Formats: sequence, structure tokens, C-alpha cells
Amino acid sequence: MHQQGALAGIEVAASRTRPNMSKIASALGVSSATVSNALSGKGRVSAELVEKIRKKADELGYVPSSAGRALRTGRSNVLGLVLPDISNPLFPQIAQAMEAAASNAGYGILIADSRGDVTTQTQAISRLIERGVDGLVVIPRRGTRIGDIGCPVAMVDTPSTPGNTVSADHWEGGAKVARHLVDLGHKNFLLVGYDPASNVQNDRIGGMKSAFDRGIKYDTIWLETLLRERGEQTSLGLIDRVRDGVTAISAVSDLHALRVLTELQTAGIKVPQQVSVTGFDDLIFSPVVTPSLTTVHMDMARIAELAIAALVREIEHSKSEPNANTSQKQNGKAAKQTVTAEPSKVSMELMVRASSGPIILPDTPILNGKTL
Amino acid sequence: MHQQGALAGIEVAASRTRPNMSKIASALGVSSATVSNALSGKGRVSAELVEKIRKKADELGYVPSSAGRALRTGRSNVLGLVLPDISNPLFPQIAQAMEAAASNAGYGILIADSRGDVTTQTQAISRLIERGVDGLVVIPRRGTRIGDIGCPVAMVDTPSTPGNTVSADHWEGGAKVARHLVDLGHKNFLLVGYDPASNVQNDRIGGMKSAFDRGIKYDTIWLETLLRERGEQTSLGLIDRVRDGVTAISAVSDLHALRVLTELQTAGIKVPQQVSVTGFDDLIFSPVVTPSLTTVHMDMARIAELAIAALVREIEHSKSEPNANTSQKQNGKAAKQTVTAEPSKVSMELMVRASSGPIILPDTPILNGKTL
DNA sequence: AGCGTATGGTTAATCGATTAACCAGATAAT
DNA sequence: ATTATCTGGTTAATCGATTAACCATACGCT
Repeated sequence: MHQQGALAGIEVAASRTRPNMSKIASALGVSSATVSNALSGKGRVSAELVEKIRKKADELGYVPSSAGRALRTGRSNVLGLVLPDISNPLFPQIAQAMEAAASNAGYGILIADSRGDVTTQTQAISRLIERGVDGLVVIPRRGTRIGDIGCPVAMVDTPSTPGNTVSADHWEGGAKVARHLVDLGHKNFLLVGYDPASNVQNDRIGGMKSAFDRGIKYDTIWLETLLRERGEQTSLGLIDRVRDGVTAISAVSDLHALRVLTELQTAGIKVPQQVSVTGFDDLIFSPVVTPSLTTVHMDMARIAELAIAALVREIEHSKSEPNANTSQKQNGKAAKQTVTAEPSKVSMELMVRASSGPIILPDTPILNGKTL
Repeated sequence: MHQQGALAGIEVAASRTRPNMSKIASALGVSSATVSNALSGKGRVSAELVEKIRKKADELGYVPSSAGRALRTGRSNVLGLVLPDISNPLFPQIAQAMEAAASNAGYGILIADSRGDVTTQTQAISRLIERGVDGLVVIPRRGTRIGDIGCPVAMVDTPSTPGNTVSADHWEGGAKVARHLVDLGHKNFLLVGYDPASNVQNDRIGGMKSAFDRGIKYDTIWLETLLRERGEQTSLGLIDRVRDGVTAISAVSDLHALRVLTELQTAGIKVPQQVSVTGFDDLIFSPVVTPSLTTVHMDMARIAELAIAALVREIEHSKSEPNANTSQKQNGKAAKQTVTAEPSKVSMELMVRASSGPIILPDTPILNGKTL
């Protein structure tokens, strides 16, 4: 049934070349302008004629030519998505959310990978521009400032980054996990970051620290530095930390939390009985590992919606006043390059799972080995 | 320096509307046809004039209009990538490889998420077609057959799927891990799949079984069924399996291997001393968990290259003979819809890491609890 | 001198959709 | 009765790049 339909469609489409507006027009003895008006609903066409045109259109299997439309209107209805490093495990969520939001707004998403490199990022952006995208969503690498391009840009990083359009409130997220652990009675923390130059990670860690009162001890390690010095596969030396009294380890990503978790488990340290572990981002594996990871979830769908909406608003807006910016007078702001959204930050949600729990006092017997 | 250049470019671009070929042409007193010929290197233009035109072009910050070109040539230089479920953790690798391969071939990648649903997949495909893509790369959902569309399609699934263009040799991969474990002395296996309807997973498991001689016991469980019956967070009951003699657990994905690994570790079962665990796909976390996961890696870059190359070949080819297919005589094959590549399967690489090891005989004392 | 043939360009049509400007006929308003 | 307005369309220009067809001019060769 379904396949039948698809095949029938092709039958017609392949019969010669794909039909255009004038083909519909001549088939009905009207002008192509009328067809355009009828299908777009813009001009004045009688209701009955509209109906006839619609019918003929999908009888012929008409598909509007995006090239023709783009050429005429100057807009391609495609947005570019620039990612710092596609291999980022968070990327699927981002891409999915952006694609859905864009699709709802009638736009397509062209992707570009900047491979974490700043110059590659520049190249990626110009490739997208050449392809005629109407706007860009950029997840910037570290503190990269986006140069002046010829189209609106939405930046998704973190609220503390200047020029940020919209993002999760990473600071608040950090505060939430930290407070959760403090409430459980933890007083000695190890905070685990990866890249000390990352705005997002600094915000997350900053948020965590903000939740610590006097009387709480903590230390921070940055994995990138550590791993560069000691090699990728090195142990993080967590056992010593635990022996020295750490009871809670909070990482800036589930990826690192997982590393921590498995290292502890291999050493026979019980999570969460002896040590609580938390991550960030609610990556795909987080709910299904044992113990499931307590983490902080970001509402990527909402962030994407806000970013895309801001972008689309600016794009449609620039239609009305095409040349508001002269090169002579750059009135302070760089010609509305990076768009703004309201709200510009989206709350993060704490997901309490099994890897965090109340502190178990030293006199409580700790089981070794089998739990069953 | 770099930023200077970018800004200077904008300065000009923003000065009014972006320049086109005729602007360059009139600035130099030549015809726009000559400019086109000069920049494309196709027609006959004197070397010096070519040089002058080139210079003027990037002096004015000329960027060719992809819409104009697409309209005229009938080709957009954009390919669509249809993914079964973007949230698939393997997706970053796929997208990155495809983007790189396409970019090298001068194409852009437009993404579409089919959210695992078959009807959504159909919609996603038509959205891409409407956007004017020249071809499609489809990572199909389960055994989906791709209906007849108006453009060439490369299917990346598994060699046993009819119509498959190119993919990893999942069967061989399965055989490789299994043989590895057999060589280590394992004789009692638990094979862990997720979706019993997945061609890829069936091939992987089929490959594993093919490596088992007589005298090897194995059982297979499918998580989707299990989890649907008992709930997402359920224990997989691995402890019982181990008690019953299983010494090696092989999953069809690192995601499931990780689930297995952490469940075992939590129960105090040592990996790999008591049980070996292996996965598939070499996901981002696999090398950094403890113990690092033995897995099977696929050369996604090569697969992407082959798929894109096959697609591009067909696209360029159809340029020369535009209407080889009449709707009347469909000569057996469905008008070269899904393209073919040579080779059509790419070898998988076994990554031996720390989660697999030689069997430790029952008389060897097994440590409980702390290893240090 | 006369013919063929490179060389280096130009002219003009074309791809498909959109839209400003215009127009005929009917109806309403003064 | 005459002008204004509304309805339902049509005409033709336009977006920007490409390319087939054409046209000078110069050069080589007999």
C-alpha cells in the first residue's frame, strides 16, 4: 500500500522531467503566476481555482524547486550548524534538537564539523556561507569569538560567554548537583573537569563551588592536563583521594563520571555507599549503567527552539529592511550579527539516580565483594 | 591578521549588496560569460585576463550564488543524510565521516532524523528531496526497504541486506571477537543483542556463532524484549549466568557491554579475571572506562568515502544521460536507484583491551573486594 | 592572395519561482 | 450617469550562473 503509493509517484515523476509551475499552469490553461499565487496563498485566486490547481499539482507530483525559489527570494531556508567536534557524545542530542526545531520552522540543517580547530572552524563557516545558508548556529570551540560574517548567527555556549545567544544555565546546574550532595551530608569533594579553558566547564565548576559553605573541603583536577602528562590510559589516582577522605566526586560530564565510576568499582570501592559520583549532560549510557548515574540534564529541545526562533526572527526581519547597515557607520554593535534570545538561559534539571547517596559514617560496616 | 582579513571582507560585502558575476564583469569591462569561464576554467580565456578576474573577484569578496548555479545546472551539490535515530551513540562518528567525505568531494550534508520511525523516515526523505539534494545516504531503520525516490541513494547497513551499498563487515567482526575469546580458552558464552529485528545485530551475532566449534556453549538474549517486559532499569540477571558457568559475555554494542560491565562490577564480579566482556563500535567511552573495553572498531571514514564516491559517481554520470529511464520499460532494475560500491564491505578491526583475558580456572583463588 | 583554423572573447537563452504592475469586468457609491 | 472599488486574474521582469552558438581577429600554410 505504502510502497504502491511511492512507486506510483515515481512513475509520473520519471515519465519525463519533473513538472514545474508552468506545466501545471498550461495543463489548466492559466498563467504560472496564478499557480504560484494559488499554492502560496498570497495573491487573489478564486477558491475553486485554488482547489483545481492544488489537485493538479499533486496529481503531477509537483515539487517546488528550492533553487528557483532561493534565487528569487534570496533565501535558501537552510541553516548551518557548526559543531566544535562532532565526536562529542552530546552532539546527537544537539543535532537532533536543532534538526527538529529547524524543521518545524521550515528550515533544513546543513552540518559542518570544525574538528575542534579554530582555523578549521573558520573554513567550515565559509563553506556554509558559500552554500547559501540563511543563518548559523554555532557551538563555539572554547572562547572562540565569531568573526563578522554575512548572516545572522546564534551562539550556543554558556551564559557567561559574551555574545551567547541562548544556552543551558550551567552554573545553576553545577549549584544544583553540589547542593544535592551537600544536603546528603558530603563535606569533602573532588571536582573533575577536563578542559580548563572551556567556558561551559568553568561555569559548571563555578556553580558547584558556589554551593559550598564554609566547612566544606574540595579540590579540582583538570583531566586534559593530567592525561597529557601521564598518558591517556592513566589511572586518576582516585583511591588515594578516597583514602584521604573524599566522599563525593563531581565531574563536568557523564563521560568523566563514568571513568571515575568504573575506576572506583574496579578498586572495590562501593558507589554510592562509600563514594557518590555525579556527572553532567545525561548521556545515553547514564541511566543504564550500574549504579545509574546521578547527573544534570539540559533541555536541549528548548534551547534549540529558542536559538532557531531567534535566528529565524532575525532572518525574516532583515527581509523588510534589507540594508539597515552601512559599512561607514558601524553604530557600536556589529550590525546585529549574533542574535539574542529571551530568555537567554534555560534551567538545568537535576536527575537523582543511584550513584549518589547519603554518606555512610565510618563506623557503619562496609561490605566488600558480593552484594547479593 | 586572520580576523583583519575577515573583517575587511565584510566591510566590502556589507557596503551594499553582495557582488555577483556581472559586477565583476562590468568592473573590468568584460562580459559576465567571460567571468564565468575564467572562474570555472572551462571556456577559453587568456591567462592574464583570468588572473585579473580572479584578483577582482576576491577583491570584491565575490561568493558564487549556489542558488543561481543550482537553478542553472540542476544540481545543488548537497547530499542528504538520513539517520535512523540521531541519538544513536555511533552517530557522531557517522556524521563526522560523512561530512568529511562529502566536503572533500565538494558536497554539503543536510541531515534528517527519522527518529527510528518508518513513516517519519519517509517524511524525512521527502523533506530532503524538496530541499533539492542530489543524492541520499540512508542508514536504514531495521529492514526498511527504501522506496523509489527521484535521486540516487546509498544505503549503509550490513552486507546481508539486499540493496546495501557499503558497510562494515559486521559478520566478520563478530567472528573476530568470538575467535579472540575462544583462543583465550572461553567455552561458555552469553551473547547480548538489543533488537532482534536488526540486520546489523543479527550479522554480528551470526558471525560470533560461526566462530564457535563443537564443545562451545552459548546462549543469546535480546535486551529490547527483556527490558520491555521487565522495565528499563531492570537487572540483566548476569550473576546467575556467571554462577551457571558463563565466562564470556559479548554484546553487539559497547553501550550494552558497558551495561554488562558495570552490572558485573557492582556485584563484585571481576572483569576480566572472572568474566570477559566485549562490545562493538569502539564508542567514545570504551577506551577510558576501567577496565577498558575490548571491542570491534569500524573504519567509518572509509565506509563514508566509498558511499559518497559511489553516490557522486552516479550523480555526475546521470548528468551525461539525463533520461535513460522511461517509465514504460523499467528494465528489471529500478533505474539505478540505490548505487553500488566496490568493495561493498569494509573489514572491522578487533581492539583488544583490558576487559577480555584468559580464563582463570576454578581452582585459582578469586579475590573479592579490594585489589590493591 | 586565399583558405582553414586557432584564439579570445561576446550574445542571448535558460533554469523555476516570485511579485510588482497592470487590466478587464462587475459591483457599489455618490 | 459617472467614478471608485473590488475581484480575479495576466504580463513581464527579476534573481545569478551557465553554456550553446556565434563572431571577430590573427596566424599559418600552400
